[in-house]
Amino acid sequence: MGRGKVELKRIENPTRRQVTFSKRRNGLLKKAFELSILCDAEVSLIVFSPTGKFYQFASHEMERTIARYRSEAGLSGPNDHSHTRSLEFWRREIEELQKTINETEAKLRHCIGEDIEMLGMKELKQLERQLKAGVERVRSKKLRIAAEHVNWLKGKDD
Amino acid sequence: MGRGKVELKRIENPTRRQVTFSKRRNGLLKKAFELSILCDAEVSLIVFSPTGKFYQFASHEMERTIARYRSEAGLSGPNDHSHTRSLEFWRREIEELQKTINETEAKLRHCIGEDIEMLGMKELKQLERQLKAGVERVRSKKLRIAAEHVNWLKGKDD
DNA sequence: AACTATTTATAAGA
DNA sequence: TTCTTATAAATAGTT
Repeated sequence: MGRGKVELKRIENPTRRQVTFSKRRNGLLKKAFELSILCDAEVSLIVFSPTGKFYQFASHEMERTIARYRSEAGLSGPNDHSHTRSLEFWRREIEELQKTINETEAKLRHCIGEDIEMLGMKELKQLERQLKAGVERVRSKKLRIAAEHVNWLKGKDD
Repeated sequence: MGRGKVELKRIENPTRRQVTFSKRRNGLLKKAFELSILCDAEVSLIVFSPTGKFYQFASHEMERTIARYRSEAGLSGPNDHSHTRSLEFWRREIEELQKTINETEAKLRHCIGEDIEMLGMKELKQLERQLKAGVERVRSKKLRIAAEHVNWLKGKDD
């Protein structure tokens, strides 16, 4: 992405290396941030420059992500086990809830006819039936409200 | 970087979010790798997808980088304070998610005409409009599938 | 630090 | 998921 291609090996010229580090570090931090926002992901990034300077990005508490990493990687690490396990427990709870939300949101979009590409004829028929029933109920509720309004007007005249 | 600009906020459509996650995660891992090679940097990247899948890149031993991070950040490790705060954080997180679920489920029930007692005329009209649009889209999708099926039958006879 | 010519990344669509 | 393609973004080399 620039005036020339760059081969994937350590840049020997220290000045160029430093400049490239600075540019790419910013790019990487930005992309880590974007991924966490756009996709609702948990992202932690730690970078040390060759000269020892330190940069980081963490979408959530860094320690939380590290703990989660350890449990995934099957390491207990220098951590308190019960601590790690209770964090695990809550994390799973949250995943469950998030899953429920995603499923419910998908169904909701189907109701307004979005995201129905993957549905087969059977599901489409069922969906159409439900929606029509929904329209009917909404319509009759509207009529009821209108009727009540009319009655109220009549009463007012008496 | 694509057919359209994309605004920096959570992608609501789960399908699109998943696809974007998959692409950007690869991009991020690649860039982390490149930075570590080109600039001789120490880089650790941990990513969890919203569905809990785990990805990582570490130019050096992950634990080594984590230890270095801790000494930089002035933390010796997880202490009781951060522990308590993270539990607190998660409890709130769960409350938020539960609230979202309740709201979304309520909207979904409205779509099948349930639980609409509390809606006013204005909301009812809007709901009816949405549902009718949804029915229309579902209907046209059904027609498209049927047409494809017919074409397939024709092709079969050739 | 800015500026661009190019290369990359990627959003949308198939 | 994978491929393609039009566009947006990142960035290498330059000033």
